[in-house]
Amino acid sequence: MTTDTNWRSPCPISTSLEIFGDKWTLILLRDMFNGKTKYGEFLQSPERITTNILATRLATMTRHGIAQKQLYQSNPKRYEYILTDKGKGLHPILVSMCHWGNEHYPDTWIAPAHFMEKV
Amino acid sequence: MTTDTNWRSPCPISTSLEIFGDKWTLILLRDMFNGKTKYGEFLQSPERITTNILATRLATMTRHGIAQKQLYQSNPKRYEYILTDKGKGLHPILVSMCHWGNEHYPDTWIAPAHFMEKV
DNA sequence: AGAGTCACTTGTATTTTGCAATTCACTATT
DNA sequence: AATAGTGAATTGCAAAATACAAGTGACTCT
Repeated sequence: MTTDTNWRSPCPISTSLEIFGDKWTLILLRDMFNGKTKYGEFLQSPERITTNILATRLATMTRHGIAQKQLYQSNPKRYEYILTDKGKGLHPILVSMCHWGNEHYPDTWIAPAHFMEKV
Repeated sequence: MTTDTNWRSPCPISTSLEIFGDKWTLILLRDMFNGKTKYGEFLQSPERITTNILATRLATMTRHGIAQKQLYQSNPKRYEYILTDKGKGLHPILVSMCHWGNEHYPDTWIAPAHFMEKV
């Protein structure tokens, strides 16, 4: 993980946005909270991330220390991406987003309880 | 407010991201929570949003119903942008982001109590 | 050897964001 | 009346991010 220090400002909201303020990072976080860990699994999600974006997002998330690349099979070598504690710390943000989304966009899915209540 | 219905997916997180998942909307939200309402005031923030982006973001936020354009002076006509209830509902997300940012990026500002505790 | 699988990488088009300069509607001053 | 000033944008173009389609590399299995 490289520690950027050229933030737009020292505001924690602004700094946070520089880490995960794009269209995909929080979607991948959601998938990881739901147990997905592998490249191929992330590709299956309904938002249909493309392969190049997925690769760069996973690399950036790893660099920022919110996910970690880990060997889970050695023949052939295969890696999975798992949440770090720093990444898990983003859970309350996802939960708040679910609440807000469900409240203002009634056709959105209700997330399963195990997701909303995860520590 | 036009109601888009072509979301990437019915996931509330994904839908939320399509409303405020960019580099500026939540920054403007923060400023509004801190009492800023006018074009010129938003331009003063340390992240230095540019005039064209500011204009389009304010228009989009208005279209999505998270802010409202309101006449506050008639000669000459001047408008201010104020949060709607829907916009105010995003406050918990900003608070969570502050907590996470402060925890993982120690040089970030601690937000004033009136911000963190706002209903 | 050949086909298959998983995890990418590459090339190019499209979209979004950023930067600088300019415009518009109006007021205040000369 | 002409000029300058102010707040709120709009316009034109460059740069960066994202999207789409195809291809590659490392390995396994038949």
